[in-house]
Amino acid sequence: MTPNLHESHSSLWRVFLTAYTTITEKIERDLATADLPPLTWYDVLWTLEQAPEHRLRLHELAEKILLSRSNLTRLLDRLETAGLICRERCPNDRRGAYAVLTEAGIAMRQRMWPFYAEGISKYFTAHLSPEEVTVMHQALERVLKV
Amino acid sequence: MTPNLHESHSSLWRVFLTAYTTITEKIERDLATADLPPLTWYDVLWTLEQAPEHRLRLHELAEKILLSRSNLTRLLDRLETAGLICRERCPNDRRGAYAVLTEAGIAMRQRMWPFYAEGISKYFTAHLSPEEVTVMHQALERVLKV
DNA sequence: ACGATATAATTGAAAGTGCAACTATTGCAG
DNA sequence: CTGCAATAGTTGCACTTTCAATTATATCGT
Repeated sequence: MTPNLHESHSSLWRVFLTAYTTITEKIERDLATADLPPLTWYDVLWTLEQAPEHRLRLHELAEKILLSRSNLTRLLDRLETAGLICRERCPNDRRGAYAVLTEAGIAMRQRMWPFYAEGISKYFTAHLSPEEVTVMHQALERVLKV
Repeated sequence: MTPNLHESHSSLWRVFLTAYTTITEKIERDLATADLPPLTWYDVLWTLEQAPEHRLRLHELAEKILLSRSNLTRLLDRLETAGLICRERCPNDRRGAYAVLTEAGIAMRQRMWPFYAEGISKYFTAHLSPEEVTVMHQALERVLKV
């Protein structure tokens, strides 16, 4: 019945899941307390800020932030009504659109970052040794390469 | 503007997030393809199976699987209509109720496990060395101790 | 150039989630 | 014991997410 998954592996998976849940929950709580938007919004803002000219085609954005298309559509609706991004029609491909970061979007990301960074540190990385940080980073990158 | 969060830390956080999302997404997809319930259901079934007599008070269960009360209420509704658990009134405390695993619940967990285990291995632990498993486990446990 | 197929993004309906309010019961202070 | 706060669980409501279907446009094979 039990496939050959070593106990140490399922046990690692369990703490991995729990760590993710508790850490993000705490960070979300901190953001909400400061009357700031949730992590998903940060993700969009940050991703756009990285992109050349602060703009990305919607499907590129969807892929980068690991979100389904329809999900992204409505997430961007919310961000757009909040004035943090705007949509621009794509000149070459008339099916498509760009999501473009606004000034307010940049400002919001900057406003969120201190809280986010504080959370990452307080709830996660502050408890790790430099070696652990290196090992985990390497390991998880390798996992993602597949 | 940027608090003193080292680049290596935010970068670790980023891969951590991405790893979580992609891995769970893939596992969910595999389960859905096999016409099996989602991971949250597995979590409840597994947690109950660990518990003495396969039963837990709802608030204990909620705490163990890191879910809000209201969320749990409705998750259990679904599991109950599927016949995988049932509720029993608590004799001592008339406010309370137990969630109790049924035979069908046990069977379902066993049916899900091979797919789940396969996913954990294929998408996660198979790419890790034994040392990495140990280091990550230790590190994440420490993170959760707080 | 034509039609079949693929891709981009949106939409409607359904399911899931979170917050705050609510009911019922228990336990504790005085 | 009485009343007030705390706890257990559910419910209503608003919001978010997902799935499948839809619209519009582009691309490929012949």
